[in-house]
Amino acid sequence: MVFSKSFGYALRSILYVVMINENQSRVQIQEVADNLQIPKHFLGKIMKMLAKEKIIDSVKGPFGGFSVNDGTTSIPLIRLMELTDGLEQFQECSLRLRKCNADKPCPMHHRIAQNRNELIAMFSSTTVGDLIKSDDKDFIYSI
Amino acid sequence: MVFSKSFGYALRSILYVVMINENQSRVQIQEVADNLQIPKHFLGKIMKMLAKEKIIDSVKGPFGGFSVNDGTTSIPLIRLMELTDGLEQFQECSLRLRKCNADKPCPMHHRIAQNRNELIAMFSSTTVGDLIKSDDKDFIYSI
DNA sequence: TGATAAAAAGACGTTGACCTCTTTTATGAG
DNA sequence: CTCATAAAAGAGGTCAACGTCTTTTTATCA
Repeated sequence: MVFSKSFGYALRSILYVVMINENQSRVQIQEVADNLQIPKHFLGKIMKMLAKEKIIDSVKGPFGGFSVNDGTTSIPLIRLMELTDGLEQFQECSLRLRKCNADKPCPMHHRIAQNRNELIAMFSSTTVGDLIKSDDKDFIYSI
Repeated sequence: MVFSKSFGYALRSILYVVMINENQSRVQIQEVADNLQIPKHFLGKIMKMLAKEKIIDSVKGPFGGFSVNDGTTSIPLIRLMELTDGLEQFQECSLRLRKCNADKPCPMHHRIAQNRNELIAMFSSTTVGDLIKSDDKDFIYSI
């Protein structure tokens, strides 16, 4: 129920790029790392991955950096989760019993299923853009 | 949403001891490890911890082993979770932002809170004994 | 009392998430 | 074209969860 650091870093950095891009065309890793207090080189890998997945754009060289694209704000959180943590955590048995399934469930199965489905639904219906609409945008800085 | 291996091992081994104790006074690590396909020495550490926490009893020496006590079946799952995974996962910000709280929440906070509380409630109200009442007790074997 | 059996204890090994550092590649300015 | 800059790439390090192995302690019984 606490997501990986990679997920948090990915989400916060995307939100940072979206917010900054309103007045500034490109954002560099150094700036994101400094302002969000994320390890620079580790963040580099995450943002590189986000760029490869077309969630943000990147340009190398002087005056380069990262920027949003047409799809950025409509990315659902579950897509980020898929890229960082994977979706297995929502599918596999919470006790890691391989033979557990809806037909032959472990006794935890039904006790967990609805809760899990609600979480999946929230992650599927919430987009990056939805979070930007939040009252207090400063949260991404609040390490 | 997938719990630690230690939690699953702990829960399944307790259930095994409870079930076996109906016809047999003591259960040895070797038997539990063999039947539940859990690494023996790792399981030893977990059961030792459960014994220290008075969740089960243990006796050394020939014909020794583990057995239930008066409290075993009424242990709530959240107590096991506390011992194996800790309860921090239910309390800290899902994005690991230290300054996030109900007053100054990150935008994930409210989206997660209810779901989390439901999980806590289930873990608090469900006991080891409740799981034994399950239709198919064989699940603990179904690795 | 000595042999034996089983848990307790603790040293050690493995792996993946997380993080750091250095080198390579691409790009815009002069 | 050359230089400076910033992302991309990749080698390597750290730590905690997970797992293995050996030794010690405790209990039983012949």
